[in-house]
Amino acid sequence: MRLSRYFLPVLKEDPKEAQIVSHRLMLRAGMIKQQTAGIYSWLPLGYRVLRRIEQIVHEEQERAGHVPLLMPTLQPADLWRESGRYDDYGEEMLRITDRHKRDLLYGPTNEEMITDIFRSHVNSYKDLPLTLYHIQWKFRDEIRPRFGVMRGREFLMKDGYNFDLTKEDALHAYNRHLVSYLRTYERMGLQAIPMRADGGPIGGDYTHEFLVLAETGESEVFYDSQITDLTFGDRQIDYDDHAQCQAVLEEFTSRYARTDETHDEAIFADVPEDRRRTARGIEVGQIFYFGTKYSEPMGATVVGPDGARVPVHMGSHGIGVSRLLGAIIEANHDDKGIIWPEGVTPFHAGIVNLKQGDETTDGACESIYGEMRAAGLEPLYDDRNDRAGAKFASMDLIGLPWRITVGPRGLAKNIVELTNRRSGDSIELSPQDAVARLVEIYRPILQASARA
RNA sequence: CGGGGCGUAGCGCAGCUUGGUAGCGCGACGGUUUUGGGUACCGUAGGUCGGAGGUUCGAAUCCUCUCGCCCCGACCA
Repeated sequence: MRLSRYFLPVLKEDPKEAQIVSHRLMLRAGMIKQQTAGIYSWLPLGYRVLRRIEQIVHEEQERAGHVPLLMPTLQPADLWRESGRYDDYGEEMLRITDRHKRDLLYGPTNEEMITDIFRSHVNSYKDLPLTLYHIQWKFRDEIRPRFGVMRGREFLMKDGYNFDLTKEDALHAYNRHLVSYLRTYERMGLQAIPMRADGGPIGGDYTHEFLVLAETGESEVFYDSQITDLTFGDRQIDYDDHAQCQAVLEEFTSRYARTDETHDEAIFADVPEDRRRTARGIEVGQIFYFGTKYSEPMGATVVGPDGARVPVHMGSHGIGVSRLLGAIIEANHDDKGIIWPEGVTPFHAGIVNLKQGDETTDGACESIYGEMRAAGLEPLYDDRNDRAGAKFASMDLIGLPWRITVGPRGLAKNIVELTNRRSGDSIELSPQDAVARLVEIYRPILQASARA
């Protein structure tokens, strides 16, 4: 993308309404525009990151054998009357009446609807196990939306639902989700710690929340410092293997890690003192097993091997896709701006032309741009007729992990600069080597997508 | 919903106390400058002062009502 043809409305000054760093940076980097309290337009740069995150979630879901579909944002009230939640959900549910005076609602979640789909089409245990998911906009009429996309009223969420014949199978689905979530967050450059959580209105005895540690997090968390040493890494998992998934769950949940909702000082006290940590965290996902809570009242049953019809065991699993943008920025920024992890960056590298209009420099930038694209990378070429300082400042603000700086002085020696946004370190190398270097850097990222 | 605060040009703000018909910085646009970390200079455009009503010869300024936004709290992916 050439910046002169893009739409990147960066702000030089901080919008006064934005108090936390991710919100401020998203506004300044021209990623979002607020339309009303808790509701945002996604401008091109923000939309790119949103799509990358969505893509990673899809890839990891499908890798785990889960099946994508898409349910609507508006739902009929009757489905919710069946489960009893139409009355239970309260003010947070946005209710709408159409021209025929029928009651509708803007879906805050989809347990009822997915259960309806399931019961309409699945009748036999032979069709199980089944996990369906979608990534769709949700609406929850928060009392007080805040922190930009971290607590919006309209937000993009991946929500998935598993259907199993037995509790044991459903708990395997639970474990499988835990594993796939660990992979998902790691690909985004995040460490999200599974913590024992509270069921809340969705209910259920088995539930973990995934939290990203950040000073601005809304939850207080307590954990054993050993847990932050764990990484999922590149290990290969057979998602159908109950024992393998169970082992991962045990590995990642055996140490103390709880939010303030479930925190227990007595148990926490058993953790060696030098490993006890108190911090704040941002919730970026949650998994539940809730048995037959919805299948029973809504009649989602299958005929089992013995010929008897039984309600299915279910669980649900969510990832706050739009919230992740905020969480990633909270965890990856400095005083100059955002620092995107390579897995989610909107562009792989920026090209800064220090002397726009100079024939040699323009030509060198164009060929680097072309070579990167030919290699499957997406560069953002700052070809505006601006001062170098302005270009650097913009690049730092929008946070591309790598920058190639091209100027006449360097080109005279066949040199460009390749700069790492996070460390600030620069190396000098030929234009061809700079591109080759970037191809190497991004190889594992692109391969992770390709393998899925 | 309780408490606090704010709405004046695209963004950040001043002006309001003590009414006299709107200003600064940045940005935008047109030039000059040809630039290695938000350059300098010249010029231009842009505002029903959130909205409605009232007081007054006259309201951004005073009064009443209203809408919106932000922050703290209870609640939540």
